Amino acid sequence: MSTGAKDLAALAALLADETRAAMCLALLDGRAWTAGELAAHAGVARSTATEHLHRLTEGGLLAEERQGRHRYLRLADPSVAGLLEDMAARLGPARPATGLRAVTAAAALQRGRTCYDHLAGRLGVALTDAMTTRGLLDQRGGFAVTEAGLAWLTGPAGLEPAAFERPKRPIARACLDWTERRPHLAGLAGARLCERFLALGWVARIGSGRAVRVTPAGSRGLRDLLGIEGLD
Amino acid sequence: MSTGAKDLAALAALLADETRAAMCLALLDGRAWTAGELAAHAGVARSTATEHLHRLTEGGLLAEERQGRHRYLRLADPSVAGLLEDMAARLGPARPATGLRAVTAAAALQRGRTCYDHLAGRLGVALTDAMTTRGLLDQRGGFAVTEAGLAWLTGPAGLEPAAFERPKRPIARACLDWTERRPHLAGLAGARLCERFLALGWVARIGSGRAVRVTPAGSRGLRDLLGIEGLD
DNA sequence: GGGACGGTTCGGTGCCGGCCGAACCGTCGG
DNA sequence: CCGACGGTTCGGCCGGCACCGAACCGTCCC
Repeated sequence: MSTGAKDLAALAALLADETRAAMCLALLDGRAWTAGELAAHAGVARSTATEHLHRLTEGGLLAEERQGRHRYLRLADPSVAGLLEDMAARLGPARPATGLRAVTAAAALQRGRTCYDHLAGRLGVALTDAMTTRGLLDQRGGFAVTEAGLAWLTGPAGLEPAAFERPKRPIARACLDWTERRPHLAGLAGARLCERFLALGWVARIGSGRAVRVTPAGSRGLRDLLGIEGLD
Repeated sequence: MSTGAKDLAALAALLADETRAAMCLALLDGRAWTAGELAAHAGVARSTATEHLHRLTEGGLLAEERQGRHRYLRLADPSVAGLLEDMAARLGPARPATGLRAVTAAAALQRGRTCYDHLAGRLGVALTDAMTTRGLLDQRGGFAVTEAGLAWLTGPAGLEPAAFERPKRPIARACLDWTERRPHLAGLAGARLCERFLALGWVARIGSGRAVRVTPAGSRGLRDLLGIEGLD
């Protein structure tokens, strides 16, 4: 038996429990949660959550940050988010929501949301499409930012050129959008654009979840920058 | 708790057992194994292997093909191979081999091997590098076959143009090479090239494992086609 | 037909791990 | 200093599952 099998099994075992899986999926919104929030979200006692969170951090999937009596947890690494997305993409779309509150929330998520550190939903797909039709992104043989795209990111889009010089993670990566059933832009470029749009106030979080909306300023900005219309 | 958590946990649970993990990793060589071979490889009784293999096929990770009294198993889908590769890439390289037989085998694997359906090891990386320096593959912002690369694949490389017209899987994908610690070409293009080189006799399997060697004909062919030297 | 062989089914066993509640520790705020 | 609160540790319970051997079923070949 190959030595790697034990390690692979150990990694998979971290996600093989419904409670831990729910915690990781919750953290896919890209923010840090407290241990208690994760316990409530997963529906288990705080003591149980503590054990799970220890296992996940020791396994390298989560990183913790202690502040006073709080313990904040987030995904350790963008690659963890990528792994979770890849696995979730195999599962097919979740069953449709029922109930007014759930439907409203689902509609908001479908319009726009964060997917770990980049934009998803109709907003994310529209961004991806606009970049593709303008020749900034090439989807024909993979998922790559073009020469023109790189110039655009560091020019009109206003991102730091330094960030793209010796990237530690792929600049462009396809992430399957589970509401739109099509890939959207992830990777370094997707993360920086999301960050930038939030900083500019073009996109704002709705409440405390992962849903986002396009602000009036964002509506103008996205139209001027990429010709994207009708997302607000 | 999100509905998706249960599904994600179920998927992960399939790989969360050392025996099943070993079976899946063995099948990463891209060929079909019999149930008995997998049982022996994993070191469990045949009855135990039967149960595991049932779970893996029902979970959609494996596909079976019955021939007479044999039951052949292979990975269900290239996307399963991709998932396994991504997970394996998180584990870091395996510990170095010890013992003469193991070291010889490891050296052969490092020179060249199949990684599911494409080439890996020094051979796979050399292929990837040669394509990149010739402008056929663009690694700057993702991992994509260029316009020139597509023409090359369907021209000098002798692949069917039809295969690349409405691809069901990414044409180019980066797969982290666990001996070379660098990405090599996977995806549709990687698979077709591997297939082609095996058919031409440029590359041949060593024994029954996943190790491959470059034949004298392959040495000439790869030099003429891509300027690759010194792999035999 | 009969033996060899690959694969499956079925009980039975033992262990691992997920869960909880209660007690406890450290931080924060009055 | 004390109560409230977030988080942790510990003991104990319970279910699930990985494993095996023995019996059984089909296929292949002599």
